[in-house]
Amino acid sequence: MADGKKAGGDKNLRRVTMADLARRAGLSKSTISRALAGDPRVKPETRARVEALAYEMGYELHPLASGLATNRTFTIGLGIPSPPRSFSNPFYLEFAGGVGDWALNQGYTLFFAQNEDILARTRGRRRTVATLADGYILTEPEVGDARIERLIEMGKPFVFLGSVRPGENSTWRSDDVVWTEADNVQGCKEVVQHLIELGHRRIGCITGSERHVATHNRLQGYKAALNEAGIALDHGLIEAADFTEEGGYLAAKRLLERRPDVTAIFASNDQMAFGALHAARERGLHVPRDLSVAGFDGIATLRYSTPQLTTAQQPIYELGQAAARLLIEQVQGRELAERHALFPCRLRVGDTTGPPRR
Amino acid sequence: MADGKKAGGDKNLRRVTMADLARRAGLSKSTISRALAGDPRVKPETRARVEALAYEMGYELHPLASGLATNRTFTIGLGIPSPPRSFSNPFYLEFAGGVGDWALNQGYTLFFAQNEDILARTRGRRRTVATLADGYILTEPEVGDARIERLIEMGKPFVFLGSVRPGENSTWRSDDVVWTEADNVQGCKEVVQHLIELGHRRIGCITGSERHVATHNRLQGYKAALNEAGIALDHGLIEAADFTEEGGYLAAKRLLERRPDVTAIFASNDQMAFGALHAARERGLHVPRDLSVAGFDGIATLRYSTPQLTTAQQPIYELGQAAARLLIEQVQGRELAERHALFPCRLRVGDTTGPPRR
DNA sequence: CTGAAAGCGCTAACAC
DNA sequence: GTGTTAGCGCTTTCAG
Repeated sequence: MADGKKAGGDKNLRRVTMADLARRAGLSKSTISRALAGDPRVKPETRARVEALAYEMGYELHPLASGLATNRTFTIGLGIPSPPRSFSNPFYLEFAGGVGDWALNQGYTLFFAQNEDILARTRGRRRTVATLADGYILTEPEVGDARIERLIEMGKPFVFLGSVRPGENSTWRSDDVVWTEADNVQGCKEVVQHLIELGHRRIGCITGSERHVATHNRLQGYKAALNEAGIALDHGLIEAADFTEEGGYLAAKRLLERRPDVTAIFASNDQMAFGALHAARERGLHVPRDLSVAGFDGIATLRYSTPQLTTAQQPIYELGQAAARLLIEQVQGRELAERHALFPCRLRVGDTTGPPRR
Repeated sequence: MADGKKAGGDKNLRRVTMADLARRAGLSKSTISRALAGDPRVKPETRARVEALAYEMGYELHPLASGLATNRTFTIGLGIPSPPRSFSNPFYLEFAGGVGDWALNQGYTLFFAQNEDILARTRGRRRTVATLADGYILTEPEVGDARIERLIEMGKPFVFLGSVRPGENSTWRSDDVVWTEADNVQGCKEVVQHLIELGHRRIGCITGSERHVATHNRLQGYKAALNEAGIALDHGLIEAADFTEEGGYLAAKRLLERRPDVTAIFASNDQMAFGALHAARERGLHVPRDLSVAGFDGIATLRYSTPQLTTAQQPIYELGQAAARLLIEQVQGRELAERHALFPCRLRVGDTTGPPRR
């Protein structure tokens, strides 16, 4: 009974608890708890006394204990992208910056959780604090995203980065889910329109993976632009990839191999566009003289790059802030004015697009 | 007694607990706990039965409860930069990427905590899970950093990004503290040597804020280079700023105003260098013809920028990984092979430096 | 190999 | 206003 400490970092000082304060103050734990929580029922002078004592004794609220009792942790979880993308991809980090700035500012702690930890049928193994957040921000929505049923079942509020789309047997509708998004259809459409205006007719399209909602929306923008311009859709010009630079590189290579007649490539995100630039260079094609390349996203990494990539700018940081805002409002039980926050994209013409070679 | 739920996200389904499993399995809570934890004392077939049941009933370990009992949370906290810098500054996000990739990969959850939450004399107010991490990674060490005493007192392992330096009445020595760092002195020295080799003699230096250790180390690199080249130190060429782009801009402006004779500016991080480029442009100075500008860090944002900034590249992402590794090893109670991880910087000559105008 | 019981630190009815 | 009493869900001696 000497010093009954557990594992963890404790050296030998026992943590000061409310019981200690109660003893020293000659009050009950409840009163201490109320005083510290600012409960109006406790007499102002008592509260002052307790606060002073707490400070003096170096007392600190134990968040786990408090959380266990109240079922709130004042934390929000941010889902991280799944492979082949990673935590540290530029788009994500910029988004996380917006989320983090907002959340911390509101007194919430932000943590990162693997998507699987949220879905987790953990079989009781594996510990993670992930299930404990007051709410979640999730990225990379998939068609018929299984996380949604799960989250609804958990009863925790959540926000998606990107609009969602139900699958065959989803029990929810897109409108029910709270999300924030830059208008992918409009943005991609503008990029492709820009290529068309330059005179391109055979425009390759590198898409993300089939299962992501964003892939479909971006492809839709591509198709819409062609359609409006009266250009027939040519499926041979569409090449699937995975939103990574490497994937974009490989896709562009395949495309250029198969269809040397393309005069422009629209990659549905900047990283793939960057990969496509590589592929073009490798084939000895000059950009934009021999081939135009355009992307989508407007990631900060490439904002100062040379050559300037033509792209549509998503307000990435603002999306992060909006996601955090929508989530925290829900967590605090406030009624949401709007369940969706849709931002426009802005076409940014750079040096990688020009008229097709004659 | 109908459905005694608390606040939080719970809709109406009660969470499956170990007690539920115990009841259904005809075992005690203790056995369930042991079985799920993989305790060798429990009979293999019992364990299998429990695991199956847990899976079937959708049981999940409650991390707060578990954490409260064991005093370990399997989370690590990452301190965020203090104003005027922010969560979303490029250097930090890239570093966080390295930390996050490593930590998540090791089964740890990463969360962000305001530096104050760690120091926190909270007076018992303000909840945050911050005090609960199994360990911390802290950034922006200051001279005589007060967080260190606090962390030692808490008995939690921690790692600093950047070497530390004790103050007047610090009770610790730099060697006692675990840190990871890119060699600031060497890196900055190389940058300044590069300027000297180009022929510059009056080289301005824009520093970070006085209180940060990094500021001193970088200044030391600057001085060392001058010294070796036999150039007398001119204090009038040194201008203090705060590591932000805005701060760098203002400092460069003041410097150019006061000392129009400078032919080169070494800014002790890239963001300030970027600000200095602005200031130069504003004064109608052509870079590098009229003025050379060099930075330090090698942030990703500027890695593809135009003009290419001359700088020294820190292995930022790797520093993040190293920090996470050093921390997790400590958390797991393993003995550290080395308490410090020092990385070299690599000079990257860009387009912003050239010989001084005659 | 399994169970009983105490306890981690805090909160929330419910009394007085 | 303040105290009493149960928990929150899990882990861990201590028995057997």
